[in-house]
Amino acid sequence: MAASVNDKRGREGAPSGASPRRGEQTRALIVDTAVRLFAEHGYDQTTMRRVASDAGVSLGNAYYYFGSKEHLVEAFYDRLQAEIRAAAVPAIAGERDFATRLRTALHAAVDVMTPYHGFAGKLIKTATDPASPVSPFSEQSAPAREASIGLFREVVADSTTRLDARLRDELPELLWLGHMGITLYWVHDTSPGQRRTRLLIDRATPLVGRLVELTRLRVLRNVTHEVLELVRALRA
Amino acid sequence: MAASVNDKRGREGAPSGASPRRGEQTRALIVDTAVRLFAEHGYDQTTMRRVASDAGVSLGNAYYYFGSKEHLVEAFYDRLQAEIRAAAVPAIAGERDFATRLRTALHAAVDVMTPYHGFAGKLIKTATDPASPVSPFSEQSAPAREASIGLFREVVADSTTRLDARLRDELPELLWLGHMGITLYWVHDTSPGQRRTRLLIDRATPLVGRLVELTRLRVLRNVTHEVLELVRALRA
DNA sequence: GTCTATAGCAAGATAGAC
DNA sequence: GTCTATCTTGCTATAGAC
Repeated sequence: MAASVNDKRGREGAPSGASPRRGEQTRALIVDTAVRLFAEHGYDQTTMRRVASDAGVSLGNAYYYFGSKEHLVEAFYDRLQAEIRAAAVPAIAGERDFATRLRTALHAAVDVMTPYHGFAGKLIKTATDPASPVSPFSEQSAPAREASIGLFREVVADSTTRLDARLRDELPELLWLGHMGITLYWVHDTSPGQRRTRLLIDRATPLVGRLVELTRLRVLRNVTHEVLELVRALRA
Repeated sequence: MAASVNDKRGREGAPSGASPRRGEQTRALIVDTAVRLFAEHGYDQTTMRRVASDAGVSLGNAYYYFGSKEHLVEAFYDRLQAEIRAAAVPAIAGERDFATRLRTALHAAVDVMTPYHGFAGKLIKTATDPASPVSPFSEQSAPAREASIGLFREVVADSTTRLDARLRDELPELLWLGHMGITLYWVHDTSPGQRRTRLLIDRATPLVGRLVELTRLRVLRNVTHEVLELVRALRA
């Protein structure tokens, strides 16, 4: 029909060829399919062939958009981060106590991740490879990492807890590191409903709150600053 | 020749078939070959077909001894642990200061691992998968883990540093966890010769030593014991 | 129990045509 | 951008020799 021909006209300046949107649509379609299959059947069961055929594209086309299966994991990871942020930010909005804000944010993260617990082992396996673009420490995942650290920056920023100025600067990144550790524990947590991870969060966050306050004591101030200096040196 | 027929007679009681040693020899030959190829060409480049042919055995035979490529990694890991212990124990023998013993042991571990830095990324990738038998937290690697914790038990045991009794019990396992963390850092360390990891060890161990002593202060005693209780709760 | 040879599958990845 | 065909490799299976 004539109308459908008109529909294909791009709104952008480039008049040549197909709509510049089509690529993005195909890309999103592949990610959607992959994320669904990851959750339903796990990582190994989700073959690239299956993703492609379920998405209605050829295998080669899937590889045109995602250079490897790991790149699909990367896309999945980005979505997860966004979901965690979307859940955590409103959850801590009313609270002012630092330890409580931290606890709430961490529980929100676990809530979001729970449906993927079975698949998370493979996810983290890919993430730990330094050569992988998905590695949380890699150059390529810097945006996702910064976004994640940003959440902890907010946890710290809006809390009423009094903090040493230098610690306040470094704390978000340290909390993010702690979050990585909790995630690692969660992946290995075989208790029903990952109860142990919940226990860890509930009991560790008040301790972190107390320790952070203790750093203001004279006996601990020196050692605290040395730890912070070391952290800075390791990053440079 | 008649002599060679005689050579085949086993020394053990079982008179049937070939020498009982033969299997172990083949097994060792395959591991030797795999470790060498891992170091020379990395993990992905080292195919099972290549390991088998370089070792002079058939592919089927390699799989007879090692159920999967990951099992080769496991064997490699066991060797590494033994080598680390063999290097660390004599290195700390004369020293009595806790922080110095810890530092020396950690440097010894890095020394042993250095030739494999390029390949370590893949190693740790396999190790992080909770489903893998190579996971340092898995049931199957309990012997290797215990051996590794044992090294830190020795670091603590023969030191003159005065320690809270409860902390003394838990410290070896906590130090082992720290060692896992350092290893993770080392794997991601792209500085020449992994200088940053050396810096981390040199500067973190005195801090650990001071912090351990500080836990004996009255202000910190409570929070210390709560941390230790949490650690126990998470293990149970 | 140890080992070879060989065939073949499944799935990640690539090449080249359209 | 999209497809089909093909390659590679981890892994399995089988049948048989010693």
